[in-house]
Amino acid sequence: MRVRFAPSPTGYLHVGSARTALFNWLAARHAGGEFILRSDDTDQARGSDEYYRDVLDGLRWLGLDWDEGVEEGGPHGSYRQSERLERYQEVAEQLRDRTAAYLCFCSPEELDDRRRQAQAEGRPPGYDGRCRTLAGAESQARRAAGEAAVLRLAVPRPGETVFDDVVRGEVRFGHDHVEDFVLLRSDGTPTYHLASTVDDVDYGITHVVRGEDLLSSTPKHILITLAMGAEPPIYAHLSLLMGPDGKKLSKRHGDTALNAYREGGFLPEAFVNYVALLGWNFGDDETVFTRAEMVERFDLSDIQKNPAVFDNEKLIWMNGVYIRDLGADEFIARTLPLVEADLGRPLDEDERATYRAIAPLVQERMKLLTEAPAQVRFLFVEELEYDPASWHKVIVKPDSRAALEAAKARLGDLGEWTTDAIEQALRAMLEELELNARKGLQPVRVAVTGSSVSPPLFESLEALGPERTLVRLQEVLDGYDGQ
RNA sequence: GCCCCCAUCGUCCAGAGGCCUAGGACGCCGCCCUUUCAAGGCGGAAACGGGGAUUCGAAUUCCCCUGGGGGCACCA
Repeated sequence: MRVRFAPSPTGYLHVGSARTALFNWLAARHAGGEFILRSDDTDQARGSDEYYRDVLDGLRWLGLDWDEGVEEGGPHGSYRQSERLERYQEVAEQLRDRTAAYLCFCSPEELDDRRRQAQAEGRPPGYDGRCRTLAGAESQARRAAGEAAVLRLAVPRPGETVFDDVVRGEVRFGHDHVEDFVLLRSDGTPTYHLASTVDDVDYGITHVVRGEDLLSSTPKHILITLAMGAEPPIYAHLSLLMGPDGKKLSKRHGDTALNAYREGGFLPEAFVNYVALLGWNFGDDETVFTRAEMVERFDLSDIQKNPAVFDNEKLIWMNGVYIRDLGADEFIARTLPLVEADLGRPLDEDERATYRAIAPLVQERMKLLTEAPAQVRFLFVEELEYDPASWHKVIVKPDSRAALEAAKARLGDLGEWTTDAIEQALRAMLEELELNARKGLQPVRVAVTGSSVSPPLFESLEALGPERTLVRLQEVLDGYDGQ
């Protein structure tokens, strides 16, 4: 099996394309075949190097390695269509020689008029084949005279193209609805249909796995393949991804660029796992599984036909699962840079030790890597910023001042600064004041961490150390008098 | 306008004639655990779009309707 992912660098890699790439990759890995990456950049004007890099970065981030193609090389040359123009022209010439294609001199304006008219009359809007009957000699003469022309495929008429789609079953298109489409533009450059098909043939692609938006173009590709004297590949058309409103996933649903997910604190493993579930299932009732398990079970023929809505909530949940599953060192390696970026400075040795100690506790209560900084910020800043809502909810309450005073007294007398000792001291404080944990401990939490949401209190205090803990308690106590 | 595709809880999937009083996951709602937030445990609400047909029997087959999606370029 040889499959390919062939993005055109006209935009950032988005989640829909990422899913197509994943399914191609899974199919190849499952079958022990090759996954090929090609750049469909025939449209020079719209492509850009930035987008091209983004695609490669995205695939690498997801761990979808390719065996052949762009940057990787292989037996077929460049794998960038912009560098294969002569080959497409060569094929085009051959097709014309065999009268499988013909020159068309109709102007864009004429074409437009006729299309409109056809539509108004309820006929298929495709090209009417006017230039198809031009004698070869006349054709040549007009071209020699410098008249602009495109090359069109002579679609067999009457006729019909039937193929067996792996996910959709038998699909048929009557040629009444397949126009004599353009292969070569008047400037001699190939259209997508030509370039893509020639590459698929040249590269020996056996399975074309792509989005459903190309389903109705498939007859064109099959016709070109046949005209080249080659055997068409097997096709598998994936249903499209939808937004929450059931419409095709697009920018108006928020950021659909893959790199937004990377920057948003998602783990590639989680993303891959989640996306694999859109239109496919593991069997059993499992929803979380490893990449190896996925590869082992994946089968194109198990893919579902109906479109799937991309559900951020479930992705976020799954990301939490994967975060909790990370080894301690791995978790630290992935979050430390975020913490440092948040602070705007690197952590020193002691601070790193502190982070290492608290990290397992924050790991349990995160769904996105990007949540880490906020959870540990109180450990590394001099000036604590208090969350206003927490302040009003907790510090302003009647019993809070007494609790803070007592807590400060007890903690100030503490011999050893350990989680256990801190817990004992504070529990004794609760007993003394006859306060429940909520009333007595929350003020301490807010005073010391700045928020009513934090890692576990006693561990947090231990990590923060006695000096800063006492200072913060005192600062809040001072504040009461100021009010 | 024309062609094509699709249709099970709000969402993602399971279900390939009787195993379905339709199963799992996310989310949601309760309860438990608990110093907060999470995590975890237990429980709950929640779906076969409608109508015909075939059959002893249909979520599963067929037809129509409706709804949704995709495509119809010298874009990819």
